[in-house]
Amino acid sequence: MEVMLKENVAVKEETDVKCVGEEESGEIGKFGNEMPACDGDSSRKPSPSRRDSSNNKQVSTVIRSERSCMDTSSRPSSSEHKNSITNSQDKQLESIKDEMGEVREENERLKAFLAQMVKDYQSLKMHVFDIVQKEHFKKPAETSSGLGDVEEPELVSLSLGASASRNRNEEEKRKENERINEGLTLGLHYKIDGSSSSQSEPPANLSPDNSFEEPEKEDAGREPWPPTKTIFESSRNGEDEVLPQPPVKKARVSVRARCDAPTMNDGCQWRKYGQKTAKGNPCPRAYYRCTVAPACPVKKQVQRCAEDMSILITTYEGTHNHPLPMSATAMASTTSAAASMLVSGSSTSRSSFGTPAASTTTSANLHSSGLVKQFHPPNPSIHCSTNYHPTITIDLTAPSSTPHVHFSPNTMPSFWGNGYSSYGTQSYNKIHTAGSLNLGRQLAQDSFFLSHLQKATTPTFGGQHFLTDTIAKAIASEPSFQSALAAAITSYVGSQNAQVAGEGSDQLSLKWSEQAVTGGSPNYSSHRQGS
DNA sequence: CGAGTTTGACCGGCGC
DNA sequence: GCGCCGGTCAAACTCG
Repeated sequence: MEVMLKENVAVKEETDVKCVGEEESGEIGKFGNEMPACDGDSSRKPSPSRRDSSNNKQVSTVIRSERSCMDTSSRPSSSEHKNSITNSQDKQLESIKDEMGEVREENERLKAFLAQMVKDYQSLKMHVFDIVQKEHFKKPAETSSGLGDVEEPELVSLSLGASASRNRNEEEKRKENERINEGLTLGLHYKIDGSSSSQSEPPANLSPDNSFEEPEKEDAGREPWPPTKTIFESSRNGEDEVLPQPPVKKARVSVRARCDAPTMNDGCQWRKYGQKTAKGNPCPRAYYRCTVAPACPVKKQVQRCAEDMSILITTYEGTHNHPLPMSATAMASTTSAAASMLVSGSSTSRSSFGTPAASTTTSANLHSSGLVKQFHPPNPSIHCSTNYHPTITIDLTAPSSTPHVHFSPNTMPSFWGNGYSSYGTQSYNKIHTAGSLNLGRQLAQDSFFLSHLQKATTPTFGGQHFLTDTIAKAIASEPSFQSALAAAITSYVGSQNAQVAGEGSDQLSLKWSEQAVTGGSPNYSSHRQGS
């Protein structure tokens, strides 16, 4: 990476030099039309196709000599001689004009190239800075806990959490950047080495598409659904002795949406394993497990909102360890990226060097054009208070397609600023969306979100303006969250459209209703065939 | 008959 | 230590 950065810097410097030359030639261009021709030595004239700075400097040299010729031509002489000179000057003037035009074009091309290079450089710079920061927090953890002695099976993870990124080698990062820049679907095939052994959550292996598996240390014949206690115990291997901090539980992503069906259609197959009436809400809470894969650790809780029974609150926990149906990728990406943000951003110091509360994964395939990538909090050093199940809530219930993003108390990503976590659940941002969103236009969406986020400055209390601005910047710097929002909003808009379409047709309405039922057998069958 | 759902029992964390 | 509560288990039940 350093080599790559140096190369990039070198290219940038070279480009800067070009820019200087271009500026010179640009200034020269101003004089071009006014400049009378002289004894144009074509062999000394700059070739527009040349791109090195020395040639650009040659341009200025030539032009200067031409300007001196202009002074010379102003000397008094005979009329014939003047006419002769005038004709010659006209020809040369046209020639120079043409050259100036070409130089201008070259100038524009180089400017564009420079802009692109600067953009790439900044992106790469941020990436390197992020990695350096992570290394900075990783090293003391390894030295203090002796994690290097722990042997763990080689794991490949799709995790969006910070842990996975630390262990990617530079080549993989470079390739990932290339894939990002090319707008290709991210594979997120991260390879976890032994240093990742302190992962709380099963870092998981990755299948060729988008899945990962439980660590091999798990017994093959273990129960398909190990108790949470087992998960957490295994997840804290070798850490509690070093850091007697409260265990950080899995990050959760809660999605609020208006839905008449028992559950939201997120594309996955779920099996209900329990139901409980929680305190404060007369509506029972249903517990589901993902049944797409036998050992998928993903669970979800479904509960109707006490205030508005039409609102369905679906809380996702864990990450899929299997390929997802296409219909499930959007929501999975949404929840994974959001959970990853929580994990990487709100985790305590201990998680900052090796133990994200939830190893999240993503299909990274938002309908073949998604860009869910590693989420790196700009400021991983900020501590959070004791967190149990940090939760991010994506509110899709607001009218006019205005999803809200909430963070549970003390779970706001650290880079959103200290001191705000005590405000409790609150709508920190308001994202206005267009009537129709298309995941195939991911980049357009991202910029769209950003522009609106940055405009969304409606303070409700002191400091909110700063907070909103910070959030906007944070989201702007995190394509994963942008894509997550895009996926969520797309799902939301899609459902809205489906409902609208259903209003006009009973048949369509029925289809929508069927689609909306995830836990139901009909839907299960269809998804099953799909997967 | 297999898969999913229901539901009471059970467990562990947390607050008092 | 006790009770509350969230979460999970597992036997019984339902359904196709």
